[in-house]
Formats: sequence, C-alpha cells, structure tokens
Amino acid sequence: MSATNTRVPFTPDADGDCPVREVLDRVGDKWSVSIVVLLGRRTHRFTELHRAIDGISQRMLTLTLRALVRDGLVSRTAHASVPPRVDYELTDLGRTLLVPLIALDEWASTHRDDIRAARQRHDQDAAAG
Amino acid sequence: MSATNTRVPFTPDADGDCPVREVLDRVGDKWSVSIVVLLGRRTHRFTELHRAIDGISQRMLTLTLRALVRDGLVSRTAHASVPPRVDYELTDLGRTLLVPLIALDEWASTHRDDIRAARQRHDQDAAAG
DNA sequence: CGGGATCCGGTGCGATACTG
DNA sequence: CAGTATCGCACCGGATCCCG
Repeated sequence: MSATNTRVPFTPDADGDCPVREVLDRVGDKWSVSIVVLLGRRTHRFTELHRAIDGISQRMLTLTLRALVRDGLVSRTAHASVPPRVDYELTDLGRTLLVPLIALDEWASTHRDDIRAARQRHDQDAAAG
Repeated sequence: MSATNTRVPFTPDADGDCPVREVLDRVGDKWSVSIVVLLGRRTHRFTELHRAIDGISQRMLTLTLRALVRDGLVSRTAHASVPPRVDYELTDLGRTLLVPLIALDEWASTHRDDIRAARQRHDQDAAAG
C-alpha cells in the first residue's frame, strides 16, 4: 500500500482528534489487551476473567470492561438468574481489532530479544559511565 | 485465521514476562507513537520534535526519547559543534515497528466512527436510564 | 541548542469494605 | 456472583529554573 507514504498516520484530523489516540488510549492501558485477547478465544464471565488475568484488581476489571463496552468492542449480557450471571464477549467490531493486535504481538515476540539486548547494552554503558 | 485458536498471544512466557507488555508499555504511552512515526519520515532534531508534536512538554520529550533509545528503537547522535546538535532517527528495529503501528492506525481510521457511534449510543442510554 | 533537576498537582490504581 | 464506594498513595506529567 503506497498510501503509507502519502498519508500521514497518527495526525490529528480536521476535528483536532487523532484516531489512533482513541485506540491507543484503550489498547495502551495495561488490561484492555489481555481482556480482548481472552474474549477473542471465548465468552467469559466476570470472575473467569478475574482469575485468568493475573494481577488485575476487581476494580480495574470493572472499569476496563466498562470502557470496552462503551467503545462497542465488548458486549455485556446479564442473565436474570440466581446467582446472577454476566457474560462478556467480543462484538464484531472487537473481533476486527484482534487482527492488528495479533500483528503487534507477533512483532513483540519476534523482537523481544532485540529489545532486551538493547536495554542491557544501554544499561551497562550507563553504569560504565 | 485459525492461528488465533492455536497460539495464545499476550501470555506470559516461562520467564513470567509477557512480550507484548514490553511493547505496549512503550507504544501505549502518549508520545512514543508520535515520535516513532515522525522519525519514520525523516531524522529530527530535539527542537524539531518539540515543535512538531503538539502539546508535548520538554520533559516528556526527553524521557520518551530516552526510553526509545534504551529500547533500541531510536538512535541518538550528538554532534560536537557549537551550537550543539543532536539528531534522532529510527534504528532498523524501530523501522520494523512502524509496520504493525500503521496497521493499527488503519484499524483506528477505519473504525473510528464505529467507536464514536458506540460511545454516543452508550452515553445516551446511560443518561436515559 | 539540548537537555538536567526540582517542585507539585492530578489521577491511576490497589486494598478494603459493603451491596443486590 | 458481580459488582459499587471510599481511602490512600505512587507515579505521571506539566511548569519552572538551571547548566554545558
């Protein structure tokens, strides 16, 4: 796609908003990605997600899910039963996000060692002065 | 995309580290993306970046550049001249990151209206309810 | 010009306790 | 089970001043 050279990504549009920022504000925060990927595999309940995502607090799970639902990436289905049951799953929109997310993951996996090596090199240089 | 079902992205490896997290910690913060994209177009000096990126403070530019250099995504070249001149440019590694970043940007551009619509729908429902 | 050091306010986020 | 409400701190990030 030669448009890469003509169009400037990540640039604010006429409204003064940058479309990537809206996405990265969601993707960038610590937990959204984990949730989206987990839901990409199957529907999860609240406590299932809580257990599956190591280290997340119940508060952050609530807030992150709420934001994902608001953005139309995740759907929330509450069943009126006792005990209550709430299912979270990806919307069609959420599923499309999975694609670039996995591309990013593959980049990360591929170059993880490069980054670590660069980091160690840099830190050693700093220590050596 | 049957790979989605077999490999599990974003999962901690044997070391207990999640490769995506290292990337997203860098990509996710407010300024790294802008810097990487700008440097993807050409080499920039410090003040050029400062002017080009609207709203960034000098402190954050310094800190973000330092982190990018540490991760081996950006190279820093100081010229011993008067007045001093420092050039920042993408490393080869940094240039490869540009690819998935642009993929994400295209997703954002494509679905920006969907997200906005979902958001407005959600907020109206909340106001009504 | 290209930063470093410091102060400081906002808020992200965890821990805890309570609710339907 | 699936949340809500409150407190408290850590840290992000902006503003300001200083230096080589």
